[in-house]
Amino acid sequence: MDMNAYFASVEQKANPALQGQPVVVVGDLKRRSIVLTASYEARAFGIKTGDLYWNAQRLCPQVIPIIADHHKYTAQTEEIVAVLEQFSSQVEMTSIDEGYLDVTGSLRLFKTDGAGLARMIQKRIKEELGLPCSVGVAPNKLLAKLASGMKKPMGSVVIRPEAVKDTLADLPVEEISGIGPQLKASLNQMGIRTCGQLAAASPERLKAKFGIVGQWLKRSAQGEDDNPVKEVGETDDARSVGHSTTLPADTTDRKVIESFILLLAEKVGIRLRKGRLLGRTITTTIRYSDFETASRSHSITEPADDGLAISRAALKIFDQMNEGRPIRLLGVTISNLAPADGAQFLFESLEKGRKVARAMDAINEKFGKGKIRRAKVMEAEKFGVLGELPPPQKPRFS
DNA sequence: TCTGGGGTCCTAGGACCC
DNA sequence: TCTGGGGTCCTAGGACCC
Repeated sequence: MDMNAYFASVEQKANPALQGQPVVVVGDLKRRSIVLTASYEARAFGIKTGDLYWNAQRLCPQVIPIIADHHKYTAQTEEIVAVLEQFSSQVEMTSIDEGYLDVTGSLRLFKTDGAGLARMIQKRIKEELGLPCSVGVAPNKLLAKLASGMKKPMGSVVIRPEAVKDTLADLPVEEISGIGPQLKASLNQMGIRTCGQLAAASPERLKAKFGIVGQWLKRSAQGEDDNPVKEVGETDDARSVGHSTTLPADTTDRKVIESFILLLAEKVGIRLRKGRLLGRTITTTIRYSDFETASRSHSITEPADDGLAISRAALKIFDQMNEGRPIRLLGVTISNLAPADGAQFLFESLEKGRKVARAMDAINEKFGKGKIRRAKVMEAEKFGVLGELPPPQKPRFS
């Protein structure tokens, strides 16, 4: 099940004035903002996910930008999941807007076949929640995902076991989820463009070129996949928590960088504490102005959940990486996560930073998000304002 | 006026332990 | 005294997805 133009659809549902209009959902309205989701009306103008907002506006001057509200979309997804869970005990969401159901055991109960159940699910989500989705029905997850993408919006496509070979024969390899630009390029270089060709390729040749991935490639091209759909409640714990930001302008200014790293680290810390987690491995990511991206990580002995401790580690890594090249993006991620409850600390002094962080959380909880924050973080915010575009509708860069 | 921000998984070598 | 094999953790970085 794959929601259609999800963020835009949710916004159009919430505000009838947006229905039938070219709408784009964007993260914010800074000059380097991109389109997260375009409504189908906006897509008619050639606007697509990933386009710069200013470019979308050029394609369609009357386009309506909406700032993304992730809380709203997360809450909406919970309602969708509640509907899906009425159809199977195996429901596995793989992102905010798509998921798998194993309905093997549901068909008898609902007295229908896969195609019938797909239509039932689609109808319920449309009628009860007012949202369009596409559904793919197939013998496994790989093929179901393929099928769900074949007809949008409100499509429902069935791939029967006996039709798998013909369906895949002329399909470009990159249509398979997991084959991205790099694998596509390597395969094309070998003269392999379609799944049919990949399925027929010699295992030795694939192994020589791709190692262990070669086996997966061939099996996928044959439509084989035995990954089970997870049971309801069988959710994985988060592996990492991170934030990154593209700077308002490329910079080499250590002071600016320091304040942004602290800002990102504080955001990571807030989320860790909210999730009652501690992390031990800090990763700093740098994207240079030429888009080359590098990351370095370091594990600290004492697990951390406060922004100051995280930023200290992140900044140390940054200083080791820094060559003075202009920087476009900074990222701070923490991994090696463990539950905070019952955690033991070796040094009392480190407890102090955590107490300060908790006090800040309490103040922000009581008086509003961001009411208390570090002065250095405010420097980054001040810097950030400079990158803001004039309000939409008005001529750009006037 | 090129190209966001949230993630996951995998590989591979070296350190280290038993 | 020159020597095996298994396993885990750490780190770097690639590739991919929504």
